[in-house]
Amino acid sequence: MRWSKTHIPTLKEDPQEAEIPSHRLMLRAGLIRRLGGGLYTFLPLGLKALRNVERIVREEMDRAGAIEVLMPALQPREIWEQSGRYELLSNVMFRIRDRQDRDLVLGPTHEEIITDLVAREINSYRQLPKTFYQIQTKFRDEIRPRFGLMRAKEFSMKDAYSFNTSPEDLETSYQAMYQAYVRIFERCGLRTKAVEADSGAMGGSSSHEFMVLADAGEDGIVECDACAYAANLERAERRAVAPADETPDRQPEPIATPGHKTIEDVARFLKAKPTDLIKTLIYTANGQPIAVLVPGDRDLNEHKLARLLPGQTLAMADDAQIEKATGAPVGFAGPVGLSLPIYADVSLQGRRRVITGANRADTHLQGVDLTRDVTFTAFADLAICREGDGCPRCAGTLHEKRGIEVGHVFKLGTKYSECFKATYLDPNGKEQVMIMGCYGIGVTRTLQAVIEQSHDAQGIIWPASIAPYQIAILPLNVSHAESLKTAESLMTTLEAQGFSVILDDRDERPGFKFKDADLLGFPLRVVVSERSLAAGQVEIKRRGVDEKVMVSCAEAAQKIVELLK
RNA sequence: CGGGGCAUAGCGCAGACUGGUAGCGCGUUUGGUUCGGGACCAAAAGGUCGAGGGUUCAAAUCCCUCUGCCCCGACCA
Repeated sequence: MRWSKTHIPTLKEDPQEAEIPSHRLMLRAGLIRRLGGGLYTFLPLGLKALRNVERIVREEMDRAGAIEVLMPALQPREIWEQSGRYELLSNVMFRIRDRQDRDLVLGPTHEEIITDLVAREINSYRQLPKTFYQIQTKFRDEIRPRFGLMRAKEFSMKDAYSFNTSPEDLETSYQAMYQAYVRIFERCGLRTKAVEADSGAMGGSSSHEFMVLADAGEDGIVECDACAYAANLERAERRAVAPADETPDRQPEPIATPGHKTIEDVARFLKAKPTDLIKTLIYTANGQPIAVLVPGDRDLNEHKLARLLPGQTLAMADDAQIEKATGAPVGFAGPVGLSLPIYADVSLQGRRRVITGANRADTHLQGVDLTRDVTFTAFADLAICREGDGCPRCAGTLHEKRGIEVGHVFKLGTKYSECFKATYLDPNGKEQVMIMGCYGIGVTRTLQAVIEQSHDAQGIIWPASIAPYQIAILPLNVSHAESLKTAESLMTTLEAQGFSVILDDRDERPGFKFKDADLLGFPLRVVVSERSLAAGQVEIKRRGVDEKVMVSCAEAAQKIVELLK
């Protein structure tokens, strides 16, 4: 491809709309352009790179035995009501009405559609297991789209769904997908980390997220420095710590704390450490108030609370509910004398000298012995993990990192197959419900994650597997006939061997071409100049590596092929 | 949805406080000189100053309303 024949609108200056490196570079390199919030056009080179990611995903899905389908992005409302997710995902779904006044949604995902399809099409154990996948545009009315393709309202996703006959069978499919994901991200040149994840609104049990480690990542994760344990913060557990408090020598004693409501405030006022305080949070579970206790220096992990109280709808109590439940305004709740179910973080078990709210305005209680003064409903790991916590699996220490979630594999179970009656007859002629797994990869997000993880001050550094062009040939002086001829013949040779090549045929100064080539990040750069040609040679340089090599024109193609391996 | 910020040429920005001819850099076009790390000179094109309303002899500038975008938070396969 000739540079002048395609469209590569590079920008010299940083666009104002972009915040993180990958987003800036995608705009500067002329890969994408913004249409509206969370909506992007792929320009020619951006699309080429995207197609390369898709190709890798397809190849590995096929290799893993998954079969490709394509389902509608536009879906009838009814199918979502059947699973109950029309309500559940109402805040994410784009809704549309057609001329018949029929309600439709733009699909945020496709569990309902595939399960409905499979329920109609498959009815024998002989047809199972099967894993279907597609690469489709998904639509989600994100509360806050950001960082370009990282979180967009319209984005490309590969989603796969396995239909299995037993937990063991599911495990096999799950592992096949897991391994395919490892290969996919490796081929994309990404360093990823698989972490244990919360299955969230999807339902289901086991789940892993594939995280690209990056400071700009939206998800917090922890990993152990001694063993393989790694988890999303939503999920991450920690080793319980032994209590260190001495036996108290007094009864709980009210102390005036006028106007001091926050932990920091109270701690400063009483000259105590935040760890000496107990944070008492009032939630409602199915509308009924409950108290949740965590150490003063920690935050509650609502996901953990939700897992402790399965099936219950949880919400933070509002001011009125708190006053009603504790008899005190917000900021002075405490467990002593509180007649609510009380759940507490494990690290509070055995604490015998702490400060809590007194359930009275402007008052706290000192010298509280939790073992003596409070009756607990249950202790559980309820706090959000953080840097330095103990690993739940070994004696190691957890460290906090940021990650971009590029893939997610789930064991779904029978949630959807039951709704849609996806059943089959087993060898005994007995009807069974299929067990499902689902497996997603954010394709557009993966593309941007590659750039986030592989760039320098000059621009993108593409892995050869997804670079829009693997080789850039730069004739420095296009009016020098021999330069152009050499460049063109090299392009022809390389293209014939299946490589993607771009030839910078623009009448620009050398520095200008170098800057663009670096910004675009082509893995291999071949410079053809009058100077090198005088010695019968061309110059080859790898992006991201300083070294340049001179090779004879005759050997150039062969050398390039070697370097791209 | 709460908080903050921004909106002036294709892109990045100044001008606004103190109302009076709309500017700079990059990019684009033309001509010339240049030619191994985003060249130089000269000329030129390009703007209903986000939209609507108000104040005023006069509004990019002051006032009101709306819209869009960005950031933080809440939220979130």
